[in-house]
Amino acid sequence: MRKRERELLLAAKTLFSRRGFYDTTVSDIVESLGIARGTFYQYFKNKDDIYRRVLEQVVEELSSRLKLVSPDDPFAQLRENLKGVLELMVEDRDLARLVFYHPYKLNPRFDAVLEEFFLKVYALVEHAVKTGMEMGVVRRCNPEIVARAIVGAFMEVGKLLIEQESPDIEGAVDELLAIGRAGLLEER
Amino acid sequence: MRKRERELLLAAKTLFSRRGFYDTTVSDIVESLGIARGTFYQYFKNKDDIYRRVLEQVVEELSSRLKLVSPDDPFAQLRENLKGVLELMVEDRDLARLVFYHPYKLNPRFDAVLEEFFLKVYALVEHAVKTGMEMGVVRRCNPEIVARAIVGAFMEVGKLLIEQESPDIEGAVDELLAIGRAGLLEER
Amino acid sequence: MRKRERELLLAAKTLFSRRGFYDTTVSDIVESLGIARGTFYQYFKNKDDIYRRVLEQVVEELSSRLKLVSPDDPFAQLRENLKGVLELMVEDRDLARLVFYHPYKLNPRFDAVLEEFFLKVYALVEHAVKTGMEMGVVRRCNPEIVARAIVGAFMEVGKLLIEQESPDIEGAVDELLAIGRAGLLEER
Amino acid sequence: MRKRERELLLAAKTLFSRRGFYDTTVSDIVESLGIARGTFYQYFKNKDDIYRRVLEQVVEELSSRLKLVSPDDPFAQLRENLKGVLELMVEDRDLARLVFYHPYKLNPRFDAVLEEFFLKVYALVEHAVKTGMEMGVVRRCNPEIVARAIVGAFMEVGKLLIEQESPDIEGAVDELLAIGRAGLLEER
DNA sequence: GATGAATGAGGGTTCATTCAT
DNA sequence: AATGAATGAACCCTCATTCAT
Repeated sequence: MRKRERELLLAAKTLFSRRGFYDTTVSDIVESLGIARGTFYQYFKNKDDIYRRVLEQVVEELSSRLKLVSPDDPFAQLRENLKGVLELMVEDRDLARLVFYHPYKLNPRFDAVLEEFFLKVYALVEHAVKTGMEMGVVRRCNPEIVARAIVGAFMEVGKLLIEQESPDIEGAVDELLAIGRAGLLEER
Repeated sequence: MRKRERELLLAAKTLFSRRGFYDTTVSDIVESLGIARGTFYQYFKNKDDIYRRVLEQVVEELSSRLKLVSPDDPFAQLRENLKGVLELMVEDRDLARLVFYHPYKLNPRFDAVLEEFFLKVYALVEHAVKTGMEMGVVRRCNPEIVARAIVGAFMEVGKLLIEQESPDIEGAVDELLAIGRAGLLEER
Repeated sequence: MRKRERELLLAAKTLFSRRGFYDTTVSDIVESLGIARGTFYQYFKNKDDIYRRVLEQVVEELSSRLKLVSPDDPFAQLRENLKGVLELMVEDRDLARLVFYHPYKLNPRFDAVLEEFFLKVYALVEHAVKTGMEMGVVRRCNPEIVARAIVGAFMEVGKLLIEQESPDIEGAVDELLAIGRAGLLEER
Repeated sequence: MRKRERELLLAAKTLFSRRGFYDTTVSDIVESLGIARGTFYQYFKNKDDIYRRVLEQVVEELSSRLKLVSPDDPFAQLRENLKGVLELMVEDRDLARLVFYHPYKLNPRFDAVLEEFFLKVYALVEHAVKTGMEMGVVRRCNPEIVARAIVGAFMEVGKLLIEQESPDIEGAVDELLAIGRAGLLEER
């Protein structure tokens, strides 16, 4: 990937993340780099193309932080996973905003990339829950619902953190894990 | 509100919910009603206006289903709240899709409406958690994080349910409450 | 067909006929009428569309001047046909130029209309020649070749006439018929 | 003329002949040779330039096949001329297509080359007809009209032949000459 | 000679909005 | 209230051409 291509992808990520797809024009992107409009089309087929490429890159970065939880010390590893992803998001808030606020499902044109990713995440978590049940670690439950609940809780906390100046990632992760461990009620 | 106005709002809700704001044109809306484009502007200042009105209506409907949890039987009432909102969403999936997939934060132009609503919901849940802590029912925790986690879990489960043919709302609500009650681990 | 549509078709015919498809812009067309560019798209799907419509109109006008030669007095009727078409072309030289100089076969996108027309004309003439042979009026020959030769001779003479100030259509027709009647050699 | 220049001219002839001037891009031409876009401009001033050069080359090849009809055996020589040109066209159909379908007169920018050629051909034929009349071989007629008719008949037959798999050039030439000799009517 | 990244003028098209009827 | 023709700003994209290497 050439330098210009990287620059364009980065500029596009920032703009798309802040204004969305439709309120970002190709001119906005090239102007932010001080280059000519035509140059854009040397590297990307069209505006849809670069948006898809940005989302792909986002998914790739996220995936690289996700490691399969091995059975040795599942909780420690889960903790690392959550922490890793949240750290990435807090470091790169543009990326996080795209994941959280991309108008997923509203425009079939771009859904493929993120949809695939989310489905993978759902499946991953669901599989972990099922395995836990089989091992007798996780109580009996509806794994599909529970998986969604876990991902949802995680994502919403992520949204909170990226809005904060100096977010306490460790604290947030611990809080999420604590809910999973023992729920919210006072022990009797 | 006149009949035409209601018709336009309804048509717009359906279309915005399925194609998003930018892929829905004013022509699409009026054509779906078989009326002239000019008529649209008799009832709405512009396209932004009707979108905001649609979101406002959505928020209103949702709010009408949300009741403050009273201290009598908090769990029963929480249950009713969750059930009520999920039922509304499953009945009116266009509404649900707007809440879930509206490109919130990506386009500052329309954020006000939903942002206000979500902040209200976060505050509501946070307040409930705090009250629970004070009453000794809820264990010590970070209420802000926990509130976000609850809302996130709820929303993601909502997304799942509206994709299903005949969703089991009761089951989903119970599952969510069970997590809150006891977490996910097998009791030792 | 509404007034505007007719105006646009006429303006387009003139411009296409003088500059060709690619050197005529949509702006040229609307500016020649003093209307806005957007108006164009109220009446035509796109630039291709209006060009096709212009060609269709041309073909229709030409066809309306072509009458089947009846066996009564074939020569008189043939004469009338030739004269009629040449008169139309001389009256409407824009039309004639489109028929003669349209880049037929070079751009498959617009060929359909004129190709169909030319094939019809070739077939018509070929059929006439065959009938003449069967009736013993026309000498034995290759009707396909002869039909092409006739059409070609006619068209090239047409090109000549539309370049002249006050063309002698009758004379030209007579000349063409004379060749068909007796060839070019001095009688021995 | 350098090798590259010849290659470019040949590639351009093929492409222009099949897609026309505007649907052939400079990129198409250089890509068909696997060379860089910049190289093109080392040999040709611009796109117009190469098109003109292609047409010039076409005209040159055609002219080389045209010999003045000498008075010895005018018919034999006319026959050879017709045959020679048709053979060239059937051998090099790209060349023929450019001559036949070039949007002559629709775009004044490139008219000069072909116009000059056609005028020369018309003049040549017209002169031959006049000479024939003076010699008492050709009957009295309007030489201008007749010249056009001859060229037109010839060209249209040429169009037919280049569309056929294995065209019968001799037969076509004989048919054309027969018309000139005796017209189309059955001898009484 | 050859390259190919960069340019930017120019054209086609969409669509929200206006306004006279 | 309703209409729908007209508008024109805005945007995407193509492609011939240049130029530093």
